[in-house]
Amino acid sequence: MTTRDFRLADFLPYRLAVLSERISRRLSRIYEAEAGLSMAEWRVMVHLARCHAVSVREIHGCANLDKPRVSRAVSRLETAGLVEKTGSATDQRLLVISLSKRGRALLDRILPPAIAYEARLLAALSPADRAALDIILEKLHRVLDADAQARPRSRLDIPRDTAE
Amino acid sequence: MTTRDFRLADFLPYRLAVLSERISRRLSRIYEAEAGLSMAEWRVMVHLARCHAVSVREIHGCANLDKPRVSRAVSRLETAGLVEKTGSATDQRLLVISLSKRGRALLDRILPPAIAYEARLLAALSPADRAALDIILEKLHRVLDADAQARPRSRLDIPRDTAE
DNA sequence: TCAATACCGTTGCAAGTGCAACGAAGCGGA
DNA sequence: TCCGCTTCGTTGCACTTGCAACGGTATTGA
Repeated sequence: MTTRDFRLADFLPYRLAVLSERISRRLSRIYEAEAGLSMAEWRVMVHLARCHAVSVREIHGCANLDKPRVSRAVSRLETAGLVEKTGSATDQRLLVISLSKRGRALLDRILPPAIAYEARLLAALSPADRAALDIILEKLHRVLDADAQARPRSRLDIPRDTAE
Repeated sequence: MTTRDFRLADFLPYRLAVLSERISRRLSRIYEAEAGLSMAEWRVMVHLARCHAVSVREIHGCANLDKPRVSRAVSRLETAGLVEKTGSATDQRLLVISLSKRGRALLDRILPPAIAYEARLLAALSPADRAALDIILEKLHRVLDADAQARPRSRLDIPRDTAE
């Protein structure tokens, strides 16, 4: 493989980036056009739906967003009345963030179509494909896990039921 | 699946985005720290290595970069002496962009480690995994291809040897 | 020939990003 | 108790992005 006949379209990092971006953009039409949410805000809300009252740090560590992004996303969401910020009683440094009633109502509206779109993608794959994909993504992550120069994986992104 | 037990970490678009970004960031250490290239500049140069003298429009259509990004990337690369811009003789609107001697030399230096890193990723996959991945990525792309609300796929990203 | 139209690359601008640095708050050892 | 060290969330800042609009050039059709 010389420099001259290297094909960008065959390069795995590029291929993943292109597909991922294409999917993300399509998906963002659901939560952006419908609810005015950015991807960061979307991730924060979705995370909050499950992990009810958490700190900025927690979201940062779980949703693959850096601290400033979480902080700003939470601020915007608070301004929009979708999220509530409370100081922790036990540790004054901590912030306790949770969905407001309106926030949950909004999520109840936009999460189903997002899940439906994922289902549409998954429907194109056979059960064997889906199983293979899980394994492949995990194997690629492991390469990065073993690479000190790569960014560490978020805690929640590590499958719990898989051998270390 | 209710709103309350939806897990972000299981959501395919999120999973692809996380893995893709992790890989892209790791890879960018190679061309960024080593040569000061952004991802856009990297893609432009790599595309030029194969498609020697092309227009901005061409790169835009092939490397998944919007026109302004290509335009600015090319300008920076030209300033850095890595790329040459010439007006087309037949159509004065067109720009003919090609790697300079220095540009090619730089690419000859940074492409091999990038390819080596891809190889490192691929080495974690069995031949069957790799074949499955090709099929899976293509199937997912097809869903988007059939979706008018999704962004169309770049020409070069469509495999040539696959049935329509 | 000459408008009307389409296309090319660039630029403006508002918004988003990533990184580092900051002040505030807890923690720990002397 | 008090001083250094860590952690929390925020902010500043320089830079990148994405979109739309622009001027310049070709093309089309009457």
